[in-house]
Amino acid sequence: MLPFKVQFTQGRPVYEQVLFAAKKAIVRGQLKPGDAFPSVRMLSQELRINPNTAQKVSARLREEGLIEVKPGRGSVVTENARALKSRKNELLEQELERLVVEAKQLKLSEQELHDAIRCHWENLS
Amino acid sequence: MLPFKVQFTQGRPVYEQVLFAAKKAIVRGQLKPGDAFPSVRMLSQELRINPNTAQKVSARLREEGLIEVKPGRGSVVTENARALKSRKNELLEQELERLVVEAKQLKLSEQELHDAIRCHWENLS
DNA sequence: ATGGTGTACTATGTATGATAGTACACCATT
DNA sequence: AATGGTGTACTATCATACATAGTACACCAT
Repeated sequence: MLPFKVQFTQGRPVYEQVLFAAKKAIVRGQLKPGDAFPSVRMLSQELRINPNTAQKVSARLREEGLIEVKPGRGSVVTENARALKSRKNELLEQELERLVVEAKQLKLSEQELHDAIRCHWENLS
Repeated sequence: MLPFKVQFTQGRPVYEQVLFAAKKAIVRGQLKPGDAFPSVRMLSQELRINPNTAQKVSARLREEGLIEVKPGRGSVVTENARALKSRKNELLEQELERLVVEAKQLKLSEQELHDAIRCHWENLS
């Protein structure tokens, strides 16, 4: 069994969905620092996705510093899970602006948006 | 001149960037209800994009109820800019969760996230 | 030596985005 | 009635990204 689940939907790349599911599991604490991360072949088999797609997920996680490779033994969740703040922050800023625009378009109040975020924040604790 | 500007970047579809820029202009009030919205050909010329790409933008805005067609005269920003809350809210929820996960990954505190949102909120007033 | 691991590479098929070009219905304007 | 601008619709082509298939190799625990 995998330490996380993926609810596949259409319209988004498979590797992106798996990547996000893995990140979520780490953030949630379902995958703690030091825990073993599923191998490429394991991901491929369990999720019934192509080995290369699984490899892409693994590579991205490694690039972002979320997992570390223990040669011969597999991968584990990084102890110091500090990503590159600068570049990542730019992306986050774009998503933030996008989110606020859509929220305003939906006539949400700033308070309602904050409440919604608080809700998600607590769900991931 | 167009009533809004687009800062094109790579990696994202052109129609999506133009679409977002238009939404932002409406939310900001740079484009007020009743104002004329640029024609497909105008968008195509000014932004140097394909007519079909411009048409795609126009169609999406119409689908979301942000602009209305005045046959023979062009399009105008809708008076009642109330989108379909149900379906839109689902998409917003997905973006919200995504955002919170990334914020946590960046070790942001909940307070910092709220502050960032407040900042963007005020920028769009 | 064996087997599992990550990594790398080529190749193919599919889906999406972007472009080019054309055509038509609609209506304000003249 | 004629003109011109508007939105809309359609086919076709090209480029790119995504997904898949298959193979190969270096690494290391066992």
